[in-house]
Amino acid sequence: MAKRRVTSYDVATAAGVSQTTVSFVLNEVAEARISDETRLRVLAAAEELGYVPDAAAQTLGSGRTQIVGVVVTTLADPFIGALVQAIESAAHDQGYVIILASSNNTPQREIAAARMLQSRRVDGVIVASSRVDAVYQGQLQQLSVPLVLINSLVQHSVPYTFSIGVDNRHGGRLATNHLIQKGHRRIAYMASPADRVDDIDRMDGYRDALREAGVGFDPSLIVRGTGCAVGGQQALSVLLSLADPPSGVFCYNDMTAIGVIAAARGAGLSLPRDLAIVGFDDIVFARLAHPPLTTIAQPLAELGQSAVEMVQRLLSEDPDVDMSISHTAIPGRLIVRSSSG
Amino acid sequence: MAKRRVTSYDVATAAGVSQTTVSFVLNEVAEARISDETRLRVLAAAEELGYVPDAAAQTLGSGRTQIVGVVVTTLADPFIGALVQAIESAAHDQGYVIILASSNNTPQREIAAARMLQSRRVDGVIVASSRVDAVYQGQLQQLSVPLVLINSLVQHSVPYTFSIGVDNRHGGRLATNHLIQKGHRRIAYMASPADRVDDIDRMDGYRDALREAGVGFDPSLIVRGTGCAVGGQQALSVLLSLADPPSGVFCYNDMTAIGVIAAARGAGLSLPRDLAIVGFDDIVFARLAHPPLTTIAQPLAELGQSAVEMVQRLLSEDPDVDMSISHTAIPGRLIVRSSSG
DNA sequence: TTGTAGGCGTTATCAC
DNA sequence: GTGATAACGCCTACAA
Repeated sequence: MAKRRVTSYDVATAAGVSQTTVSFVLNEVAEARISDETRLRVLAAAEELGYVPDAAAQTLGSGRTQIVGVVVTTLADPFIGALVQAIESAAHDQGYVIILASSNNTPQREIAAARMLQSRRVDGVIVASSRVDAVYQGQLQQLSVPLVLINSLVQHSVPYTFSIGVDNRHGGRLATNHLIQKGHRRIAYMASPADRVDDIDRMDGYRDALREAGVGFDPSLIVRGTGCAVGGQQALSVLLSLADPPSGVFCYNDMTAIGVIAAARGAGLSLPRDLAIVGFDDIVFARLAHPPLTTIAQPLAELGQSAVEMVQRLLSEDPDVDMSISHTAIPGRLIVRSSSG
Repeated sequence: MAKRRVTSYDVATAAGVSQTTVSFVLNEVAEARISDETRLRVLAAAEELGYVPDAAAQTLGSGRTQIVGVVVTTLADPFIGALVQAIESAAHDQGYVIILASSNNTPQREIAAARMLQSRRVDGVIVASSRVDAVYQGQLQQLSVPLVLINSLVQHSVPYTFSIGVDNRHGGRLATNHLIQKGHRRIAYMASPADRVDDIDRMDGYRDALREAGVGFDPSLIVRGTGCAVGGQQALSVLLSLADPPSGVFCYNDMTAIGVIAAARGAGLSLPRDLAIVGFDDIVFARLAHPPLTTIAQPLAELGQSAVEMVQRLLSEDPDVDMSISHTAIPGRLIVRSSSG
């Protein structure tokens, strides 16, 4: 067990060169024009000895960790799982490794996470799909490393903080438009628990679509869920008790929509005849719901990739990075399935 | 931006002590009996300066990283997401941080992951729910760090490799027994794609239950899915085309079962009257399926916690660790919902 | 109870 | 083209 690690010195000795040269070769330092012959000798020695560089030592020497911290509420949420998968994939392609921290939305864990990330000297932080209040954002910013928020609120534009997200307003319009084109006029919006920006944007898109179609906006058709299935179930009963209930409902997210589907069935409604339903996210189970759920698919791969790229761009001192562009919105795609008619 | 980091030296200076003392205080080294007065002074200085230790430097000095690598196939799988969440939570409680690597079951990514983990000098590796073939296992073992497999096959018992998993055979029995008690006699088992050990164990449990109930085993009632929904859909058609089709089916996992549910509905079956269905895992959507899916819940929290504890125990040179116990099985729980009658 | 000093394995800056 | 050599920030005998 106690076999000593192979160091770059061992490689140097084996190759008959200095440790410095080994470092140059392995890092492909352009300035040091190492001869092909030496290079090959070093590479062969490294290979033979099974040399693997020590990341901690590299960090201490270079100041870079090649780590990005990813903060989420909980991976138990299937959408977040898919998003993190996309981030991990993009990070890997760029030579980064991800450290995961789940906050469960508790201040205590958030503080621990911020401190941990600081201690680890991560090169950047990506916060995925969380509520990020002013306090927490401040904490994260004190890390003074690039901070990229995905689908989260940026309280105010500040240096080194960027946000990326699906175009919520556009998505809300797509969804609502679809219902309108299916002939619906009484269309409800089932919101998320608190006043999240993404929620507000989706509702704005909903209102845009109504307006463009000349459909009047009825505040009683806005109800609030909890962002998960039970919330949808409860909120549906509110809608059904209305004097003039809606024939279609656009839900903040798929989990909510799936709750609505379950509750609607429980209430004896026939779907989509009695109620057309559209969700948001396109989680795995949207397709498997009964009826399969029409929804707005989030561009996961693009979100992950852009987030990682953003971190890198912020990391480079490159002056042509336009620090004034603080938010990027990527359009989602309408996926029509049978829940909407 | 270029404000120099606060180091333990800065703290030492501010507190009027040596750097060593700072280290002793912050690490609560018992041997060095630091006076309360000094300790408080150091802590105050650290607090005031906002000192956060550099993990890389700590690693270089101590040889410990406090990192465990977690290797999964893909987080896009909701079950794996939930499992990783449990691992992260347990790891956090023990002062560990998680580095995530997804392999997508491609050899290329697996190799990259192994190398990355070695470079990062992780204190341990947890492989979650993956196929781990002999080659890959060998690679992971070369890291010569504690390796714990969750719900994965251990090819052969070797030092520093342990495996933890739900008790698949027991689960298979629970599930099948339940169907038997519901009055079913023609019970099918819908297996996973390849011959995974967990799959085999679940089927063994299925056969145990049949035998105990005096129900004959009919090989034609064993069909193979793909581990995901489409596989269940396809495999169901095989069962339905049988001369004497089953009245109940126990599926390798929930995703498969959900596929079966969808397909059964497509085929015009009334559930659970025409077909009783039981899954395995208890993923989020088991409860939301229509009808809600009876299943075997995996003890996620226990699995995660045990895995982390196992890593720690392997890490400690503690001689009373019984290295001969190479596998731990934790029983799952039968969750009865309406898909089974 | 506290301090001194060497070492951990790199990177990076100069010389040669 | 290649090699010394000084950081990097902490840990840990060993001294005092």
